[in-house]
Amino acid sequence: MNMNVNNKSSKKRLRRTPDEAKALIMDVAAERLRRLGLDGLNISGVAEAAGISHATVIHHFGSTGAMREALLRKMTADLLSDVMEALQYQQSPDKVLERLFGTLSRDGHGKLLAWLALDSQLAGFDATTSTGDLFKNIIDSIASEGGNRTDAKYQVYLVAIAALGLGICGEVLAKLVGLSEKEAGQFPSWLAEHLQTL
Amino acid sequence: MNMNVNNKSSKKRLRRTPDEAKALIMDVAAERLRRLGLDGLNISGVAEAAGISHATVIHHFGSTGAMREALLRKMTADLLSDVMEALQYQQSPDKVLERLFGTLSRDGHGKLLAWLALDSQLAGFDATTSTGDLFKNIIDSIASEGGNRTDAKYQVYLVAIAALGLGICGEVLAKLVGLSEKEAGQFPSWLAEHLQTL
DNA sequence: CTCCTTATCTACAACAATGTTAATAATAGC
DNA sequence: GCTATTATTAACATTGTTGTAGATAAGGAG
Repeated sequence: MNMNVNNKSSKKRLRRTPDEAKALIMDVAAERLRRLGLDGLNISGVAEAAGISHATVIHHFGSTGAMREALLRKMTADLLSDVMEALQYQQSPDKVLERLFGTLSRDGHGKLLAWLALDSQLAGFDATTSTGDLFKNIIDSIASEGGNRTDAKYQVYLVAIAALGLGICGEVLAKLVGLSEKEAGQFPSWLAEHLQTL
Repeated sequence: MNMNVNNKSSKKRLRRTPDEAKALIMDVAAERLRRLGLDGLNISGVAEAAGISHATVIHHFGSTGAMREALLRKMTADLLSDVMEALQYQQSPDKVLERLFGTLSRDGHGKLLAWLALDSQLAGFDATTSTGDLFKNIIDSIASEGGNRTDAKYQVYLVAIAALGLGICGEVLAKLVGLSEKEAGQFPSWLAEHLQTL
């Protein structure tokens, strides 16, 4: 017993490739961000949860701030590619919204973006270019279907801020408003239908 | 010169009443929350910004956590009373929304609520009773005007999560979407009109 | 097998933040 | 004016976290 198991009685030191180590650390960090919020993203906690020493984390990322920024880049890239994929397959609007809202609440991307907005140290982070292009494409697409452009902007703006708010406080607010879990699940469809009839 | 001025060369020790001291600390803390985000709410920083020693802050509130919770209670109470006042005067829906959104973005209540949602230490904070009653009243009011009740819930839910998202990331997202400052200012009216025509 | 690179670890140093203690001084009540 | 209360402070102790330095070992290259 106790062979090849990652516990403290094991004396074998397990050596990963740099990519494997970074991936492990990113996974643990993302999970902690979801579960513990912003406080979970410290070197010591992440290292302990990953079963490695905090010095190893610093070895791979350089500093706490660098580790956080790496996570930030990875998660924003994931979020953007997810949304773009949904759009590319020309799914119906309610499916796209459902996917966007799901990603932002379930996978913790909403918390991530809130963290980005609330952490003054990250104020200079630049996610504007690719995101801005994405927004521009969507707005063009909506406006080309016959609406006026300002309305299209308002619609995208509404979806964006709603998705963010839902990602952060969705569950709590659903309870406060008195929505059942099933009703809350159908909210994206309701919103999509509502926006289409504009 | 240098008489009765609060600088370091002054030797006079200025003694406030407990209420004055607490109010000063709350004001400084709220300002730091707006400007610096969650990181601004530490004892040392607040004390220094208020021009007092950190031991004084602990004397009045007991601990860092207690100071934060006091600020939380004060700001949620302010927010609720503000919304209820707006509702009570039977202002038009767009005025109510404008006020709600304004309070959440300008006064930093959006950041506060995000902090509440993201800080695992505050998970047990109970703002549910009065808030729940407020939501229930609004939903009853909307539903009594002829709509079905589920739609009323969805509308309130949408406004709540949108207000939150706007409070946190409103400015940044407005830029990304390409809304001018003026257009962004008219968003509450647009949403109110949009909801009314449902 | 031997050597070299480097991922990993332990131990330590530096720092920041919190909270405690004892002293000081401002103000109210007598 | 005198005294009691307590708001305020400086100094210290403690804790947690970050980052560094040197030692160790895992795995690849020759």
